[in-house]
Amino acid sequence: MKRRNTPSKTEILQVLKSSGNALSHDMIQANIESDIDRATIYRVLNRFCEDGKVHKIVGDDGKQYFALCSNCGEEKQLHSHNHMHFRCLECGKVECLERDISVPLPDGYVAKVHNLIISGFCNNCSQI
Amino acid sequence: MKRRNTPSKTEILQVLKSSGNALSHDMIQANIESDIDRATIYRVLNRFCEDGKVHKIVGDDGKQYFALCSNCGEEKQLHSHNHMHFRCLECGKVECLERDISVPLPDGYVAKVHNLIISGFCNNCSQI
DNA sequence: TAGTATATTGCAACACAATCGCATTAAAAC
DNA sequence: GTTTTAATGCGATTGTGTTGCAATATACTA
Repeated sequence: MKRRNTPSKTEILQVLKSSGNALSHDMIQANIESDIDRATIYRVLNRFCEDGKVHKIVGDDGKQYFALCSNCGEEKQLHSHNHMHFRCLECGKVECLERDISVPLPDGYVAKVHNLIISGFCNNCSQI
Repeated sequence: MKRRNTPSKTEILQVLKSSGNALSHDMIQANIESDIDRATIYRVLNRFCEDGKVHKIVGDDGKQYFALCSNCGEEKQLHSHNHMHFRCLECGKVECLERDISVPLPDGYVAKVHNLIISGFCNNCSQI
């Protein structure tokens, strides 16, 4: 199963790149001029995840956000995305925080996926 | 708006207590003998959250889990539930981990809700 | 450059979690 | 017992994400 390049792929990737944040499906759809189907957006994003281009974070709003975070870069190796995320309750922005978190688990526990997200108010929205 | 005691409330609380873990709506419904409506279960749980009896964690499966964790105890004060959670991909168990996590946020950021969850395999399910 | 295999898309339908409106029921207080 | 109104049950609804399938378009081959 070899991947093919399509306008949808490049456009979605472009939106993620220029945003710099983690975006939900509807944020992506809003930032795209052409009209890409919802299912296609999800499929493209999931393929990006499989390929390690992008990582997914599920917010406490239950929505999936996809980010092309700086650390992830281009290497498609199995990088663990164990960093914190922040979601602003005011403006909706979701961003990756730099610091990696290492959590000691009880004996016998094996970590597979980290889903670490704090919600609150970002620097823009916390003033007044 | 004063709260009233109802069979549903006590029964759901009992299930949470005896389980000791964080439970999703369907887990609770499965562990209840009487037949409580789905909407009622959600409403009871959300009321528990408002009252600080219970805290909610959203898993990376997008589902809400409700826990009456040990630290929360009875005091209904605004306790921040900034501890880690673990969800087993095999048996589905979701539990609170003891250690509190303190994450340094960038300047101007205000944290409101922590939603920290790691999924993987628990000690029971990680052995072969 | 034309032809072919198949990855990708669009559309519709679906699955699921969670919420909401509203009439009914039942706590708690008098 | 009566009254007030919080809580429940039912049905419908919202919203997110996925899937089946036919149509399309990409990349590869001759």
